[in-house]
Amino acid sequence: MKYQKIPEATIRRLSRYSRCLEEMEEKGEKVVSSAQLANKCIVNAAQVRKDLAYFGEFGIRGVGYYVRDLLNNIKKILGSNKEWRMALIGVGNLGSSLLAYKDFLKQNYTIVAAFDIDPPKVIGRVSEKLGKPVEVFHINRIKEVTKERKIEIGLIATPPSEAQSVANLLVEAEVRGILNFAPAQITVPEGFVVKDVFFTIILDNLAYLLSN
Amino acid sequence: MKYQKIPEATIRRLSRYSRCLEEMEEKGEKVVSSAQLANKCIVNAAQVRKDLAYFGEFGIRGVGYYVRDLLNNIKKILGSNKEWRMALIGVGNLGSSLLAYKDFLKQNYTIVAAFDIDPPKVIGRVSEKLGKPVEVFHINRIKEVTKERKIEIGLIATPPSEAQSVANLLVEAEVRGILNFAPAQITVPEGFVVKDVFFTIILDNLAYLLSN
DNA sequence: TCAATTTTGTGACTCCTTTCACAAATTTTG
DNA sequence: CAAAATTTGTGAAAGGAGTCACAAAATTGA
Repeated sequence: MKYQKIPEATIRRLSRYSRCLEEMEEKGEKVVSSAQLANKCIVNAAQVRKDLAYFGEFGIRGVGYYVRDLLNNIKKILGSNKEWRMALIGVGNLGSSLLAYKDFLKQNYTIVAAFDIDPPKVIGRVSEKLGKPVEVFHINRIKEVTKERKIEIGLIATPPSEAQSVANLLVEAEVRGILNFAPAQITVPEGFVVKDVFFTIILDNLAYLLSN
Repeated sequence: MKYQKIPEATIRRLSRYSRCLEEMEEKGEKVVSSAQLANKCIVNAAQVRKDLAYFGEFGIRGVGYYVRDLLNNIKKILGSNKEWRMALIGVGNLGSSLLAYKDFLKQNYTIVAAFDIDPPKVIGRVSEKLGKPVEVFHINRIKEVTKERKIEIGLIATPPSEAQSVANLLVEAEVRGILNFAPAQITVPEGFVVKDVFFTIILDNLAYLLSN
């Protein structure tokens, strides 16, 4: 295993493999071949092996991969073997739904604080919907609270016009990872990471495929 | 302009160009060069020209592109110059938030019906949050209602265990486009299109980048 | 024990995407 | 009006990513 730049597509596939392996583990399957895993994830078997080869040798020739073992290794590679503490900024329509979207909570990604320009109004609305409400702070407390609660990822769910200034606040608070749901291009300094979730881009993509 | 397979990345970029051009049009800018547009979208200028070249010649040498003109052309290419009527299936946490997520409504993508296994409970909850509530039907009326309301895209926001059977219903109802928010692999016949929105894959991606 | 079988890990090849570089077309300037 | 400047469109080159094919390693079975 020599150093190489790892394709982003490989990382996305590892995430899929991870999910499939979890299912397999639940079903009590002990061993899996690259062909079986590939089949389940709808990719090429050589692709699975190549993806893994970027990070080491995890299989046994003639046998395959031990499910639990491979899963642990992939989680270690992805960094998904730890709890990630997240902050939500913007508790409007989209924001409050992210709070309510329990799929996050099952995983190792947890929203441990939320911020808004108008927190009191929002607390009521949120706690109404949730068993275990997330505390909503005024936006001007971001730096203080993210430090205190060891927050590493920020979810931007504000209107697009506010996205960049919220990103700036997160940068100032040294929150290095940003997941941006606001349909706006935001920029951050070296060392910070932004991933966008733009529903409209995906819908446009679907529209294109349906029109052709 | 001869026929070629068009990269999916090109389509995604066209969607970004479209957004940028809309902003420019709002600002009253009439003409834009590939370099300016590229700069705004953080891509290479040659990339912009190559992407457009798949579909024709839209610029004027020595001048650039007319903003409105290019925007219209891109929308025509993407199929985003028409209204797309969508159905939401699964009005739980995620689903009701998609209903509330106004960004859809501003655009040419509209949710015109929703479905659930337990519609009455859900209607109350949704209308509470919305000015203009979307009618929620029992899931067994999908075929009838999608036909009646000319629905072309289905949003799956059910628990993962139900995703495939909902997809099957949509296929049966000849809803050719599916946007799948449920973290489950679904398969559809030739001629149908599925796009996945898996938050956990994106988060895993972020986690990886933050860990390395 | 050893041949047959299975399955990984990986070099080589193919295919696809991006970037470069420049001719062609248009506008601007003197 | 002609030379300089601008900017597109595109063939060619470079750079990645995915697939193939096979040697190497392990297991199974006779």
